[in-house]
Amino acid sequence: MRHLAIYGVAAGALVVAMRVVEYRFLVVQHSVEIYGALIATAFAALGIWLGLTMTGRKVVVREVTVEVPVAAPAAPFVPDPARIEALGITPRELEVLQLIAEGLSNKEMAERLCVSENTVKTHASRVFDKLGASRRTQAVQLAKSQRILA
Amino acid sequence: MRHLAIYGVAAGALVVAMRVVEYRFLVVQHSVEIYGALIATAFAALGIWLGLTMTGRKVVVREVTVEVPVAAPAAPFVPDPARIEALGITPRELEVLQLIAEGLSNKEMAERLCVSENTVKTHASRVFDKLGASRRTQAVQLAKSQRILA
DNA sequence: CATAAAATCATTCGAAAGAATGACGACGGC
DNA sequence: GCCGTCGTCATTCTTTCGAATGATTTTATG
Repeated sequence: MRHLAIYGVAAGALVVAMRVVEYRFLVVQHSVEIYGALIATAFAALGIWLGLTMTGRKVVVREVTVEVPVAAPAAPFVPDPARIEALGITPRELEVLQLIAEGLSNKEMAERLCVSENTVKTHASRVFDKLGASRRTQAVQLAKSQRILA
Repeated sequence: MRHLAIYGVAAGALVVAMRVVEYRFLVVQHSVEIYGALIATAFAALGIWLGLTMTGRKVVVREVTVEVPVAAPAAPFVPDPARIEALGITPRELEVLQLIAEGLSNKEMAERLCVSENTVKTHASRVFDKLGASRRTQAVQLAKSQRILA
């Protein structure tokens, strides 16, 4: 694992840094709390980073925003919830479908949605099935013609 | 957030623990490295745990907007010849691009255009290049946003 | 709490798509 | 006649998709 290596290096560097600053802190009679707090903070951050990167996950604030229909001159798109529900398309599937329409690859979607590519493929496959599409371009075309996508 | 509370408590407890063991370590003339290493390890673990568990939670900000369907202006599509020419897209390439947007596969396009699949791929590749796309879905999206396709 | 619906992830495989080249004939302009 | 553009086709290789399943885990709900 690359991460372990990085972790090791970081740890080593920190030990060195510790040595360097050790005397200063001790001499200046600084309380060890500050010293420890710094290390604690640094390592906590490192730990968080590690936990996140090792699992490939990210802290996400998912924001589901429904299109706000401003006085748009030429785009009165109203997604048809009835159709969506009629086809049994789940929110996540719809999300994937939208990203497909935006031209993202499975890998890109996986990164943006913070899930594995396999999961994306599953959602994609299901929504294809529900739309009766066998290709993503076809799925987009069908979805748009049915007011499922803008 | 519960995690932050837990984190705070843990941090507090550690500071206390630090105070408790501070003298022992200092008195025994133990090198601060060991001391720091312990804290570092503990906090790294905590950080990892934090990173992992926090990602399990998803903050969903749901913004519900009431749709105000305006009378459809029926936007008439006018392909922009200028842009097409600016990109150097040939008629044949445009044709392929349109069929791609309709969701056809390379094979289907080949049949409809009465050319080989290789030829279709060539046209597709070229138009992708000119559009700066690396996927057909992306090409469609780009083309539509540039008024090249309906 | 039990259950159903969603969401997640994995594995395997074959098909499709895309990149990179090279080539060749038709056509039109200079 | 020569050159540039367009359309055509082929080959090779890598990547991406999509299908088919099965399993596990959340999440919502009765």
